[in-house]
Amino acid sequence: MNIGTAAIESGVSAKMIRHYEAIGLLAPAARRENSYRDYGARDVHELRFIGRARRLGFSIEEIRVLINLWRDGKRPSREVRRVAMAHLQDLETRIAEMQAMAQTLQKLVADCRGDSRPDCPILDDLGSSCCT
Amino acid sequence: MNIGTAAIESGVSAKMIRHYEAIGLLAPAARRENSYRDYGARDVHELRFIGRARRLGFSIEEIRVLINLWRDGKRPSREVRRVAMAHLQDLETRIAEMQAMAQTLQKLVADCRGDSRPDCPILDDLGSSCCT
DNA sequence: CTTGACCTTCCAACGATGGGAAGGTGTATC
DNA sequence: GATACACCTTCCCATCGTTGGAAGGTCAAG
Repeated sequence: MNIGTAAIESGVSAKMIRHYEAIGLLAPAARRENSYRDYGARDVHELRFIGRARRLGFSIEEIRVLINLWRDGKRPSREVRRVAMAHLQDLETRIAEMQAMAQTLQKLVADCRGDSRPDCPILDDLGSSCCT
Repeated sequence: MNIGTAAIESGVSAKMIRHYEAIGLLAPAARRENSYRDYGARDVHELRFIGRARRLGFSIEEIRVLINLWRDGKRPSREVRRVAMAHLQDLETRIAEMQAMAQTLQKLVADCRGDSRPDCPILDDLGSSCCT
């Protein structure tokens, strides 16, 4: 299977497949006589793994850990759980921060008449000399 | 006022102040005979504006728009409101996506015993051949 | 044989920030 | 005055994940 087909099958772009290989996340693909990369079902499965993990917001380094645990059929599930929980915690912190931002913005937008007059609480607040 | 002092006063690092100048977000600062940049209260105020907007998650390009509106005392508040609302919408979309991720992860973590046995629903799910 | 779709490698960019080198300047202390 | 140290200047590089493109090789259909 060529890289393009593998990309379609796995949902990971050809560009990224090469990139993942370059940074050592994937083992170098087998090559044909063309020097074209050659992929099989196993590779596609692994790519799909990476794709799903990326879509869940795992970083490349987190995936590097996960994929090694995945390849090792005997790993204790404790470790996998630890990685997932750490990522979950990260995620929840970031969500809370973004919610705080959104709340502030909502308040500002609600206070702004949004008409043709120049008075605008949004800019007043952004420009306020107050802390942080 | 030197750039370092302006950085402390505004909460924007000296590195970033130079960067904002380089990309044209800020007008080139006045220079002394030293060729040191020289800042006044107005500049600090503007920097504080940028800092607050960054902390609210506005992108540089959004800030470029906002700061022009801010400098223009006669701008209609409608435009400011539009920028803020667009950003708010973005933010809320991203929050929803991250919440979906977190929910999926929570389910996976809850299903995983996290003991020394290799069975792990998290990896099973990541590796599953199912869609997307 | 030509055309177009694919593959290869390499280089650069994004957005926002930080690190650091190499060199000039300001000020305080000995 | 000399020395030390803190600050300033410009410049380049790294991050992280991804995308774009150039320049060139290969394959298959018309």
